[in-house]
Amino acid sequence: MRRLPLAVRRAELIDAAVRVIARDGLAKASTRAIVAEADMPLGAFHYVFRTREDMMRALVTEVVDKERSAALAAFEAQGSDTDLRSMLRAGLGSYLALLKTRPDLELAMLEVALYGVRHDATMVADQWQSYHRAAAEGLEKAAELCGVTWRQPIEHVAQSLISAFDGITLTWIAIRDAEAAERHMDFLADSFARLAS
Amino acid sequence: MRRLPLAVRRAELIDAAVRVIARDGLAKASTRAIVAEADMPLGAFHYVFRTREDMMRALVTEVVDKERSAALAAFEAQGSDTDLRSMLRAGLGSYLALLKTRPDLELAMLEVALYGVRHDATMVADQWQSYHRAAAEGLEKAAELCGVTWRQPIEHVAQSLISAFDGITLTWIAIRDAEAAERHMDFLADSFARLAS
DNA sequence: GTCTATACACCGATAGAC
DNA sequence: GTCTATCGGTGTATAGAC
Repeated sequence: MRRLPLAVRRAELIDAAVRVIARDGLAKASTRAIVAEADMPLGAFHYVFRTREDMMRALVTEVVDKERSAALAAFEAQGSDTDLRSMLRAGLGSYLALLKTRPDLELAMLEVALYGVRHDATMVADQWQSYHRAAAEGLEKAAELCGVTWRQPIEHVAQSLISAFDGITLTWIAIRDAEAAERHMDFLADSFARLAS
Repeated sequence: MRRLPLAVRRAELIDAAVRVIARDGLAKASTRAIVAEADMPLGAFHYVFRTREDMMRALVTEVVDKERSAALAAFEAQGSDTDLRSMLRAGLGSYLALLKTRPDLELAMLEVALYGVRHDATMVADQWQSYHRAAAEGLEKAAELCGVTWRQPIEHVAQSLISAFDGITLTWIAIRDAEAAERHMDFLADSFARLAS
């Protein structure tokens, strides 16, 4: 009836799936709930994806990656005329802003990531590796702008930064204490800035 | 037939539920799977718990708390004749040892915590607050043993420490990179030690 | 008090009408 | 190509036998 290209249907279904997971949780994201959200008949699902697991796999690689990249993009360098500590702090702050506006989405991403660990641990590990690369690029650019250099291999700093992001995310989802998060980010900005000279 | 006290059955069911979740994931932890693991008939489940959600609620408060307390206990002060940095590093290291030996269990705890956020966010927030208190006690004892004092309110340091733990946990579950984890803990021990004088 | 049998909703997936 | 109707299986929960 609607005659949409397969790629469009696919994107709409993944989009609908993310909305359902964010609103109701991964456990409630049945194929029926997803097609209802996308306003499609049930048959359309298995016309696009062979199985539900196929869709979840696509969702993990495409959406979780996009989401985290957006977070790291927010982290990336803005104005140049500041010191490294302030720049790091601003990046962390804009990530917290993202957490505040869409906590449901971050919770969804976390549920999906844990699903990925259960079903294809390698896929999730690769995903995190790509965060490391993105973080390393951001850290390099920040150091350039501030005219400093990292005293440790930038990959190692990037790994610690991702772990710090992971902590901020999980802690925020658990207790949503804005003041504690701000203080913790002050601490992190100080600590990371000390790794450069 | 077996005539066990209700409390014993209850404990056995929760224990079986944790094993199932650790082994197969929260999504597979149906009432049937749990009673099979506990070697009980299905009826026993609803004799002890009114609904599955009732059991999950009990599991969140009792088990997740116990698990995290064990982690923080591992963190707590051991030998006295060292500096604060080494003591913090040792504590973090013993938590990583716990992650290494039972990654399935930590993944299970994380799944359960996210379930809790979806179904009773207050309960999870209270849980994290109790971690904060436990962490604060550990930090106080560590500072005493080293003859130093924290330059910031110990509650704030504890909040950051828990967030660091959260990050270590999530990162480990995602990529299980032991070397990166060790390096990150070196960085954390340095950074936290700087908060005392 | 304990367990079996079963009710009933919903799941993923597909066959077959159009 | 698209959608409806339905299958087989599993979920939670309970009624009723013992």
